[in-house]
Amino acid sequence: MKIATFNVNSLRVRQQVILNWLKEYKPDVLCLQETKVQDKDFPADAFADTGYEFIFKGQKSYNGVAIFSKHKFKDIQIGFDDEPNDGPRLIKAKIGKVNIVNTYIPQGYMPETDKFQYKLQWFKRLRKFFEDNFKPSDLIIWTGDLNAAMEDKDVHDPIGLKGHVCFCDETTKAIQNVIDFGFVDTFRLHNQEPGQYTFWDYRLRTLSGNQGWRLDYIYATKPLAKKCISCIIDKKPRTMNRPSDHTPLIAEFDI
DNA sequence: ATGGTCGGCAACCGA
Repeated sequence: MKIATFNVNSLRVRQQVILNWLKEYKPDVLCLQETKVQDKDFPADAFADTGYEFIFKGQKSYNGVAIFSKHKFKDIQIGFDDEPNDGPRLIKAKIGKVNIVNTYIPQGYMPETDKFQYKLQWFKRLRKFFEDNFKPSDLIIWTGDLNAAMEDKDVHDPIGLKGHVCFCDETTKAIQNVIDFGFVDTFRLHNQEPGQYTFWDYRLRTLSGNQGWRLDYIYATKPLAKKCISCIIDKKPRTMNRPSDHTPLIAEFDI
């Protein structure tokens, strides 16, 4: 089973990119974030003949999540249990034996703002969501754009970026609390090299070099991580007629 | 060089 995640930064602009990508990589499941399309405007016709089913939740202008799957969806849920209308940032479904939780975590804007507190709270709520709905022994994928790098080797400038809302102790701690539910970072399971990024800020494109961040993840609970054969970052991030600033991440499981 | 660019959507916000 092949599972992928991709922050598309507008599903409609990246529609052809997604279609091509599905054909080339043929994942069983593709999780998307920042679709930026309201449900009534979702281009369902364009994806009708792909062999994929899809579920989605969007809003005007911002956020939005979707899952494409070759297999049937079960147990679909949008948003947290307590606040199902709290922005389209979480979509969950069971696909085969695997529970897929696709999240677009709030970016946080700046330290010491309400938006940053909202981000930290979001991780707390996510931990509770896992506790309320699952056991660590279940087969769960937690994936998406976490808007956070965990270690120095996950960013291009660990000294300069220290304290950024996506690279600071408070954020790392908040994520670690979710990980402690029982998750394994499948990318790091197979690759320890520094400089492996999934995001490049296009505002810095005029500057040279690999100025990236590792912000996108595929976490698996331990029984599932044991079956993880590979996890790779799309090696063709600049050649797909984007610009999207994120690139896909793909994990394969022997199930 | 203390800037820069996208996308949505219709003036700015968010990243």
